[in-house]
Amino acid sequence: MVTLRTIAERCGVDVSTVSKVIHGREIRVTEDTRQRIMTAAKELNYRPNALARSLRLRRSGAIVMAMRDTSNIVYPEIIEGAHAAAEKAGTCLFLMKYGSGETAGASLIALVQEGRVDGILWDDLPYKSFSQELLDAGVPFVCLNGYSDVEAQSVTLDDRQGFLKQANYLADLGHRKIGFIGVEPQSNISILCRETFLNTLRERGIAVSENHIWHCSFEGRDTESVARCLVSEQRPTAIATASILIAKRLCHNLHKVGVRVPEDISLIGYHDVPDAEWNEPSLTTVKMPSREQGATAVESLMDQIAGGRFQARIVDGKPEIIERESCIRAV
Amino acid sequence: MVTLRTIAERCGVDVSTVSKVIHGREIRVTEDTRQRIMTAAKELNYRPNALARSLRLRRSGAIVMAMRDTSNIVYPEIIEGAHAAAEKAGTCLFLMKYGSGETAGASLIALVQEGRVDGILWDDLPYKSFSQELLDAGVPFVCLNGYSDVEAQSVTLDDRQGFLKQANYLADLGHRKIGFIGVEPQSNISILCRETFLNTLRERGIAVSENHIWHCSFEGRDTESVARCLVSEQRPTAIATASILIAKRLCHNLHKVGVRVPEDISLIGYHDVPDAEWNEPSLTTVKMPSREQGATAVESLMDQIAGGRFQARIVDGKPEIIERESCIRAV
DNA sequence: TTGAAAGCGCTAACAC
DNA sequence: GTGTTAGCGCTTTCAA
Repeated sequence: MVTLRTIAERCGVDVSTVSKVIHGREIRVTEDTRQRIMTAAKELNYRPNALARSLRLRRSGAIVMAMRDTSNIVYPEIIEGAHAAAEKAGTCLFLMKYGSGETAGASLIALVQEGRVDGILWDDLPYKSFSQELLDAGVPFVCLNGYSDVEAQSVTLDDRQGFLKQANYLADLGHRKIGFIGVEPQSNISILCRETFLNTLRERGIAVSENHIWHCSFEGRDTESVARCLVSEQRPTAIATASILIAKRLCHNLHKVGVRVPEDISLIGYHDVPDAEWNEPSLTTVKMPSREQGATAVESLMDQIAGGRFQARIVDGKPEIIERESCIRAV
Repeated sequence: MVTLRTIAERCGVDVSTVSKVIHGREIRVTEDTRQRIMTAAKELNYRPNALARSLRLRRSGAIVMAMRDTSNIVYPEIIEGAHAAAEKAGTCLFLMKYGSGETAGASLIALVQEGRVDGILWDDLPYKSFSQELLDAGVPFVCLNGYSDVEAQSVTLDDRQGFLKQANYLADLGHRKIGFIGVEPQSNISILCRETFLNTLRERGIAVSENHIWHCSFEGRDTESVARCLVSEQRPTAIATASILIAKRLCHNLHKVGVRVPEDISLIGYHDVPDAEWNEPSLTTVKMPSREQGATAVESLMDQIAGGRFQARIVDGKPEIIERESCIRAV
């Protein structure tokens, strides 16, 4: 293993000098020694030991993004943005899967307390009030879902804007009988989204019947029963969903019960996936700036690690309607 | 921050004693001091500093699974298996996204050289001969794709068995005109899979026409042209694909050109995704033991880190045909 | 049974 | 400009 010492001996200087040359900010050395040290380092293929460095610096130079469900369709984009931002910040971005239950939260916190990483990025709650626990432990973190039950340290998408656009889009297409499928009815985010959607329509003079509001899992389970409700001729002419996966599975289940999309009913999703384009019919949806979210979250976390005060942020970048085949003008 | 020292002072003993009690294997301390130390540790909520520990032990207690494409559909299962195995082994499993190009490989290697992790799990090659470079650098690693161009240190699925089953399944259903869609035609894995498939059929007296062999990306791009070829009445009665995504998109594209699945043509995929069940029609496929692969890979990597010699392994666990709607008996 | 001492590889005052 | 020194928190002989 080649250490600072190896280089120092080879160049006949002290380790501290080598350290200064290699990592120091102020370079108070003769150009000559500098050169010799740098060449030696290169020749020996020197790799600073991150452990020793971190131990001394009391900073690991790494952060972690923790995920409960690694197959979550919005993660790849968030990760892409986060990865780019981490690279720019010169920090190492680890990803991690965590289980459920209290131990999951504890082991995440331990990661920081043990010094392995400097901060945590996370989305889904391992359990209620995890935010509070992180706060108490003094662990730098950013939540990617700002609607938890605790005072949020979050970098979130502008979902308000997203559902506003979604509602207006349907209204603009002339729909007047509109349905909505949200996710977990109790969660704050779900409530916000649903209310935004409904209020936007209300302001345009469109009332949504209580019978036309449903809730499914983000992944679109439980859409069969909704599909069954929609067989009736009393059905809405369009349905907005809080996730593209709901739209996708509902589409499938509607097909099964003989309701055609978009001829009989229009469908619009939320978030975008490559898949949506190949669906039959392809799915109209609201694309959210997830990549920016990932990048902003990392920047925010780095700020916090550097000692800055955290400020909840809504990601710049506008939601965008991706028009495909599943949504047509009301007849 | 609470360290060994904090506990030592509180208990009026030396740090080395505390260290021994908390981590040491041989417990050569009076039950009394042991108790006192453990209680103090618990009360103070002591967390050993992994950095210091690793520095001293020359082992980080962490491994990394590196992925090029975080949206790869087979990863979640592999990760699940790997995660469970890592937990069991008491090591920390990090995931990581890497870019393309030479720097990607170098930064992975650096991760180990810097001491952040003890070994690497990876699948897709950052670039050719990366395996060789890892070998040269003395970095413990396991490749999840044993068909790279270099002497493989791999834990692979039994793809031979998988494609054999796939071929036999179609033959058993009475199909005699069969097509095949592989992935990158040049890669060793692709060649092996294709050859296994074709040989299996040949042994049963079924020849596959050269015109009925195609290649697409794993994600199923470029299936339009295949679909166009299949409009002709000369088409095979069944097609096997080397990925479920190919099957899925081909299915979609066939629909577009008016070829019905499975009435006009049967389709079978490779690997399984939740999605496959909701496809229209749902997709028959070969499910591979990816979870076991992840677990085995981690175990193998841990062996290697502990100094064991590496031995290429094929994952136990049998491929399984998941029968759904896209494949029917030949008429 | 317990403690003293050395050192893992690195950094940062401070002295020369 | 460069070296000396003193740790970061931990483990592990070795001595008491």
